[in-house]
Amino acid sequence: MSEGKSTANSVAAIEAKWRREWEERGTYRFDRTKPRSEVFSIDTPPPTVSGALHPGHCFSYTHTDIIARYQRMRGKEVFYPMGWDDNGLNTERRVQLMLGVACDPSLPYDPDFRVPDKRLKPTVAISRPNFVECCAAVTELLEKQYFELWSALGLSVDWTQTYTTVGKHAIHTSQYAFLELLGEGLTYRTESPTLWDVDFRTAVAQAELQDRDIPGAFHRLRFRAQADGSPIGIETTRPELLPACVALVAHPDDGRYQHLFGSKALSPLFDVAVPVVAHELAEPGKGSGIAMICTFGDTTDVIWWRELKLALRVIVDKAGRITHEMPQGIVSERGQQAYAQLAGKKVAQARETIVALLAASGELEGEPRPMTHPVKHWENGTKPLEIVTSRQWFIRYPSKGDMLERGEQLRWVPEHMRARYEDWVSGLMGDWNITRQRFFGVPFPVWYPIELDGTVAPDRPIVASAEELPVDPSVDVPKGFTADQRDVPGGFTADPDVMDTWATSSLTPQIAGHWIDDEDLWQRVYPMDLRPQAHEIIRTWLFYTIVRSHYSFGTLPWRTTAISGFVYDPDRKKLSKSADNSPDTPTNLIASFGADAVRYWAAGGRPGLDLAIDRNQFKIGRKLVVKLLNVAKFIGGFDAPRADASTTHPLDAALLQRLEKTVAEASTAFESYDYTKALVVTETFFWSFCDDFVELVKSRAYQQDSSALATLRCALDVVLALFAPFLPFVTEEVWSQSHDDSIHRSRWPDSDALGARPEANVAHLDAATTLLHEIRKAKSAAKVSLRTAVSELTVHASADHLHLLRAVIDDIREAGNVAKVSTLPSDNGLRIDVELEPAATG
RNA sequence: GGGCGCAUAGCUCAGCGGAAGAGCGCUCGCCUUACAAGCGAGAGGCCGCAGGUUCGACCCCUGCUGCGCCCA
Repeated sequence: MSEGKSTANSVAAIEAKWRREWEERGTYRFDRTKPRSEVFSIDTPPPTVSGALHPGHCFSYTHTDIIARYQRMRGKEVFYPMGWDDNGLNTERRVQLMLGVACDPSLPYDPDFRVPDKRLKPTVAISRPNFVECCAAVTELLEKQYFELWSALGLSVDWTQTYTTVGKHAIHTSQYAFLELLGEGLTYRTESPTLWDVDFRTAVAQAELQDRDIPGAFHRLRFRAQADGSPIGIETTRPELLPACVALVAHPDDGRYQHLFGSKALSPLFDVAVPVVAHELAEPGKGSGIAMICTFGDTTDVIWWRELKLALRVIVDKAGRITHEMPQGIVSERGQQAYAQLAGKKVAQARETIVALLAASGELEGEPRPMTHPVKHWENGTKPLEIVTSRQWFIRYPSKGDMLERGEQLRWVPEHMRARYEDWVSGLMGDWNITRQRFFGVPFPVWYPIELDGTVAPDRPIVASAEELPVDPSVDVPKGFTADQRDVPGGFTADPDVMDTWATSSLTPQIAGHWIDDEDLWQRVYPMDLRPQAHEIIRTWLFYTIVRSHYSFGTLPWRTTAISGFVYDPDRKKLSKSADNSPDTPTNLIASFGADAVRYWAAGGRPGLDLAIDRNQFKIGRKLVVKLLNVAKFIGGFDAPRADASTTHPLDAALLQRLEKTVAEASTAFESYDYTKALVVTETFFWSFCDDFVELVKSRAYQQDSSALATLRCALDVVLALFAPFLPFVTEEVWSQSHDDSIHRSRWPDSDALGARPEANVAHLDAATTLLHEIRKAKSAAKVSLRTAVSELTVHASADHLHLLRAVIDDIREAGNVAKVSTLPSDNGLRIDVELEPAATG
């Protein structure tokens, strides 16, 4: 019979059994009668339920679970909810792709529409509420997959606390928090230049930006001084924005342009007179040192426009096309003709056109010089961002000083991650734009009155009251109006936008802790103890959550944050959902090696450190699981020690003393979130326990020696407890063979459990182990079986050492199959001679 | 360009001002009454490079190189 195979099968059976049992017994159910002081609350990242699951998902969530399990065994009542982040664009895109539906908000709700069970072809346009139904159906499906994985992985989540970021409760909480900020003047709606994705036609926040190097070219354009017509060469990568030019700018100290400051220049092609201005942000070394300011080419243009109070000439619309409406100031005939050729074109085409026109008119100097340069993109988008002016809701940031102080107050694990936060806060510009021109998200609880002439009055919002929440302004009617007044003169219209995902995700403590509807729970869990998360979202999730808590409660949302690293594939590339470069799916890994083994691998990643996917580590984890089962089988094979049995033998006492030290080290490591070290010290103890101690006491165990049996039993229980946060399935299985309760609700071991023995001396264990190793070495060198008898073992050692040995020599004699032991006092250190019996046959 | 991190055995990683460690892999053995998917033993290192501090540096300091992440 292949024992290993059956062991592997039994591992799968064990895991299935305990998943069921834990669920039925409610092992991880939060006991909400416990006071705050006895609670350990965790603000878990709600995973984005889109894209394929990969091993990286197992990695960081296992870290959190290890901490949760440790705290639970320390006697804390652990508040460990899970959320699903299903809100926002990722879901919308997935739904469009999976179901072949597109949202057209101008369509009315169709009550007969059914969510398609396969992709529609061609794509069907549906109303916003119907589209939201589709999103909800798809996310529900995905959430089941995520739940299945987390459950298989053994996360000790209380699944009765699960929330979603687009569920009714999350919407209610988001809208309530929004109204609170609105009442305090901390959120406001204004028209301002906004980073804009022309493909998705939505605003984008600073935190979602990515610089990407893309090819471009410097074009040298010839402006003319209005006074004397002398040429002024400027370089630009965006010649198509020439009609949007509102000024030329140079550095105030740049000697070349002093005479021009305060005068005007005429633009090529369009003959528009623009002022020449000075500003520190102009770079004298770049190009000719003088640049054109357009509304708007980049964020620097926005700064210049604002600080220098320049004119506004917008020529790019929200679809990324040159507007048909010609900006003010173009009066010359050739200028108007040139503009007519650009109107309606996309930005890239307009660039080609204008370069040709400039070349023809002789106002392009030389050839464009190709180069690559960093250009801002939306992290989800493909085209460079444009800047358009539109009406958006913003949340005012607290002062940088306040935010930095919060960063100081938070405990960071590892410590150096604080720098990421400080860098981000220091570089913040403007306020937080929380508006997205999307559909599947939290709507603003706001309407606007429509004047009798049909224009919307954006400055007089009609705000829902807290009692009305949650509201969908596209369905619900504001107080004092009737449904038939929607979108008609004298009536009202809904705020068309939804909140940025982070405007909701930044409230996960409030959502999970039921801030708005369960004061009793809230008081027991908030502020939370731990925020575990990845470092890539320090600038978003962590930062925004701090801002929201700062405003609502004047406190940090949690005491500690533990930052997990990334998972790399074997080629050292970061695993990601989009790259799809995982060598195996988490489900396959769990099926191949067992959940405990996958967790073992994950536990090897310290906070903040990246970890490579390594099949070896899964194998080692599985080996550890099998070893635990086997040694438990051995120890469990003896009669349970009598109630009065205790550790009396010096070797046994030494073993427990070593174990006590291991417990202390593991506990200390856990307290500083170094679960990896806790695992390593436990593992080191366990393997030496199996390889040396068990072999040494085997003979006494077979003779029912009560000290040996009691010690084996005790050590096994303690080791199980130390391993329990890492290997919840196998430890529970073994524990259950001799206990009625769950190991995961048992107490973390301490010195008392081990029974302090002042007379215990680990030197007994060390001395015995050393001798055992010497005997094995001799047999290995002789290439004989370990069962081969030793005819004579001679030990030269100090009198003290020989005294130690005397207490344990019988165990050594048995374990090594030694016929005769001779001891000789010596002052020259330890020397051991092993004389083997000659082989019986040749 | 700025910030942060990493560099130790073939691989994955610990460690630490006082004689270089583990696991895997490799080599050689062993059916040993828990375990052959196991057990035992062994080989294998200019601790990235160059300076400095120190009685003593893998460890502390400075600079450099390479890699990664974050931000411009």
